[in-house]
Amino acid sequence: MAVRTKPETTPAHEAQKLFFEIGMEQRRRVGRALRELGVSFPLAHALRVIEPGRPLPMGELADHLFCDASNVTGIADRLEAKGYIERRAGEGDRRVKVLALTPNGIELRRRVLRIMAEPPAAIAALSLADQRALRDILRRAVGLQT
Amino acid sequence: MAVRTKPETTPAHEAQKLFFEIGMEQRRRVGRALRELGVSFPLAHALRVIEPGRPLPMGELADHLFCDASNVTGIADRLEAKGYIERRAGEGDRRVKVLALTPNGIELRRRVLRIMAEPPAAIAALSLADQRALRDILRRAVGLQT
DNA sequence: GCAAATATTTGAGGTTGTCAACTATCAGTG
DNA sequence: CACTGATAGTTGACAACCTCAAATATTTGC
Repeated sequence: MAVRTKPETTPAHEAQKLFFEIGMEQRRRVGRALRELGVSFPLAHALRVIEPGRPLPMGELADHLFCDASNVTGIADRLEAKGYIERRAGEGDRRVKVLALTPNGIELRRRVLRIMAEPPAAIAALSLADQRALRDILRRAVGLQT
Repeated sequence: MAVRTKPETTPAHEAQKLFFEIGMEQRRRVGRALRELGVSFPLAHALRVIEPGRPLPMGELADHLFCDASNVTGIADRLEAKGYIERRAGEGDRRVKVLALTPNGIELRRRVLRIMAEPPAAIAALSLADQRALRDILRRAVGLQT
């Protein structure tokens, strides 16, 4: 017999499937574009979080990246080696080191943001009405989860 | 002067921003759930591609994963070591090895699919009308790109 | 002044990924 | 059939990424 509990197929589940598919394609596109810039996902993500003129303590970067502090050491090493950031002494607390974008880092960050802001082809090809409807629905979605 | 070309802010661009945010959250959720199952993203992705009763040549797995063949060797090694797949000789061509799910692998795959099919909280919390509208728009989106 | 907490680093170890070189097999041609 | 060239998978070298545990330096509270 075995009634075989149906694996939940609300519209949200179906949307998730499509969402996932589009996300994978986007991920590949961004990956290719980042590789041309010579940065990986983790480095790009770090650059995204460090704002120009707003040096960020390494611990806070770890929070944003949801990773261990020791991992940030390596990421900062690589970004520093490439000349995109500088380690500076944190003010007040001499334990903390803050990461500050160099001019090159600011420039690269701008390009990274532009790449990641670009919508997937599938979305960009939608009618303007659909784009607007999509935007509004997603706004409501993220609005809900505080 | 420098007119400063505005960074393109169509509704699609704004949607992408929200899309990205939801995607990151989803990624974290799935990551946590997979870790509880003892598999990583790449292993889970491989399991997803290998269908029960349909052994897959390693080369085809490499195609699906968009990675080097030598990488698939390692992934297959780990899946095999954990007892989720078996390497079998391909029929006809003795060069190819096909990867077949074991019973444990089939069971784990089912759980993995269930985890990844689960929509993000933000989407699940939408009204049914919004969920349907979202689904329909995304259907049109993926339909457009061949 | 001293113990406990905090920020970062270091080292060990595992996974993921690429590339180049190697082995085994296949397929086509003379 | 023998030879050449392509193909499937593996191996080894190397780098990035990630976690954990231990170490160092500094701060904070008592």
